[in-house]
Amino acid sequence: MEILSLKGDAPFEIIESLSQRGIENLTPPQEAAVRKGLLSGSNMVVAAPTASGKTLIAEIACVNAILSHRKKAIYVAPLRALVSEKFNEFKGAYPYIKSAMSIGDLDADDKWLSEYDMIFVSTEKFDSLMRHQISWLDGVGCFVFDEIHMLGDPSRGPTLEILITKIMTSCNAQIIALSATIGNSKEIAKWMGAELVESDYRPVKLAKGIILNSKVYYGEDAPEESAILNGSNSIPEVRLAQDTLLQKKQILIFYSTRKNAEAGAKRMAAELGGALAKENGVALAKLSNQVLNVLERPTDQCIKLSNLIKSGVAFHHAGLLNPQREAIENAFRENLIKVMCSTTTLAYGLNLPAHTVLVRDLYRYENSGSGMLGVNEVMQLFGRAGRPKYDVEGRALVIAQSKERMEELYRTYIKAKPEPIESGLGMVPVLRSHILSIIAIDMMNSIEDLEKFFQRSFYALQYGSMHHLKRLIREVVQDLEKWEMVEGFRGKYEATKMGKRVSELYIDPLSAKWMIDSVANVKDALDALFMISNTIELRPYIRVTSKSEEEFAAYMHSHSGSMMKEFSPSDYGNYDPDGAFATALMLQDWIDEIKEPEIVAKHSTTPGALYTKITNADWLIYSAIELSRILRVSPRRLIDIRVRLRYGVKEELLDLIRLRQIGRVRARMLYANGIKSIADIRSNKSRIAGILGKEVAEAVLSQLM
DNA sequence: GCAACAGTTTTCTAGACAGCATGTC
DNA sequence: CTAGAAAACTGTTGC
Repeated sequence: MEILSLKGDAPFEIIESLSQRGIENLTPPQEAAVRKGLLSGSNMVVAAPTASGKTLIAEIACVNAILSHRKKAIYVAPLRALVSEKFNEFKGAYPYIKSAMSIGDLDADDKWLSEYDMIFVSTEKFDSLMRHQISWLDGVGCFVFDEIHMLGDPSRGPTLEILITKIMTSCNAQIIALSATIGNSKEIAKWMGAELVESDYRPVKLAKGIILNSKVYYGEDAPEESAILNGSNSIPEVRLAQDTLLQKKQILIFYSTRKNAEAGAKRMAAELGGALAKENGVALAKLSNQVLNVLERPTDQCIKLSNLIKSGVAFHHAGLLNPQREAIENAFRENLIKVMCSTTTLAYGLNLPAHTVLVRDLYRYENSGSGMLGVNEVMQLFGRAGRPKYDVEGRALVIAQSKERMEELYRTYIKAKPEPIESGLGMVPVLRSHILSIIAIDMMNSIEDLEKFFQRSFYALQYGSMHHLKRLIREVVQDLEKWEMVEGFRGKYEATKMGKRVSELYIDPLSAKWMIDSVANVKDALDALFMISNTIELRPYIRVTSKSEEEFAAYMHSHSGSMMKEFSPSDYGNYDPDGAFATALMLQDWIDEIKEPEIVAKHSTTPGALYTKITNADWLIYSAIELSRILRVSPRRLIDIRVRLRYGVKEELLDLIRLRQIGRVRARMLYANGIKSIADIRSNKSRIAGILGKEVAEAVLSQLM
């Protein structure tokens, strides 16, 4: 279908923008969406593979709402990287539409969002905006929910489900839901009162197959020997990499753990790194150096990654630092890095395809349930195969150890149907936070209203019964009342001041309860760090070592009677105080100015994890400060810790750090030179330039007026 | 008696969202 | 119910 046939139905600007971008025809799913009423406001569920043009369907609906109906449009996605990618694309395509992005990191000021017509947000951020009772919700004409199969994610699905239910019960706008191929897209469409567009259209063909020894088996109905892997190596994954490199293509390999990914990368570099190094030596050396010097002093992991890059190989997982991640992602896009060994970080959102994808590990460690990856998960990984514009066909493979195993894998993954996704709403911890938020914004305020609300959830549709949910609702409301976060009067519930604030701070009510109970007992930095660590938000904790366990025992002993007096694990859910304490010890090293490589080694963690924890700790300590204000407990001590946490400095530098242009390094330099406070700077003005350099000294001194 | 080595058992395991108010080297 | 790499541990050999 040509885009010109949209003339008359769609705003002129859409057609103009599409042709400017060289898009002349609609893909089959796009055409189906238009036919089913995309432009006349119908709700729509689009279930189709990545890169089938789902985004354009959403784009058309949004621009239509904005330009034809003078309404706002909101795009919601589960990953910040994805939100920011779409935001930038949209800004480029429609520079005259006022668009804004609001994600945790880097925000357009929330208050000004009302001035924008196209708003890009993450799921949780939008949920948070709803908790702050945004005024402009009525003006929204179109909501887009990208990657809506996240509904089935046990940890983050419920938030998405509640958010959509909130939207459906309180707004009258078009809803567009974009999903990967799943087993029950019909059910989702029914839930949202939406038209269903289902398609397996892909712009680049995908060959799914299985490796057995040195051969690849594809096949329509049964595995047939179809190709021999060129190369000499006997290890299947290395052989496949050789074959891919001989075709001058790139390979992306998925492993189940970080350790496996790193070990895999090392093996690849050893087996076939020489040739790659020769080809792009200079550029690789430059990248290698860049990755090495991200920190003041490189950690073991930085050195490891840096060395591998010299061979054109990289590993990728969440333990990397952001600048490193970006650098190697770009290098892979530019075809500089040829072999990428990754955990599932690269599977979602980010557009980073490769000609060949190998899912090497088909299992995953889990405490409960099946250890094999599900069909949907493997298809998500497979979907990364084939680069539009560069490849006619992508290939996605798994490895079999035997002929029998191959047939089994063929049935499980190549021929299998995608699984249905299931609502994860039926659990107390997720309900706690959301029920409080619903009461706090006065959306619903009786048990009956809450039941009505949840009647509209996907859970209720899927399980057909509200029995279980009704019991949980009562249980949760009772808890919230006991914790003085809501107050009931004649069956009507209202949030208390504390409850309202807890909901806005976006922390779990149980975490809040723990901090409320313990904040008055905080005597020193470690108490504060332990308090904020012992929450769901700082999970997963870093590894507990025998040493941290010992220190925890000593801590408990010395603090019996104060901090821990009221602490009983059963009162605050099944938290893990050992892990929390280990995490607190790591944060303590950070605010004691221990250098990153040492912290990382001592607590057997990664640079990436350290910074994630510091960022999250900052949010929690801010929350603790806010809670203590409501409790009329002095937050002074916590405010000091917050500054130390942010800059990673000891208490003695707190005064100096208040100055702009002075961070942990310069403050320490001044201190070492005997300048210990702002007053010292005042009385030693002439010496400052000698310590900090002329320009910085000027900037610092100008602040003393 | 002890180092070097080979075989065996144990241990360990992915990712990433949120608040708020401005300016690190 | 399903894995596999690496560390820790154990036992054997050789001097």
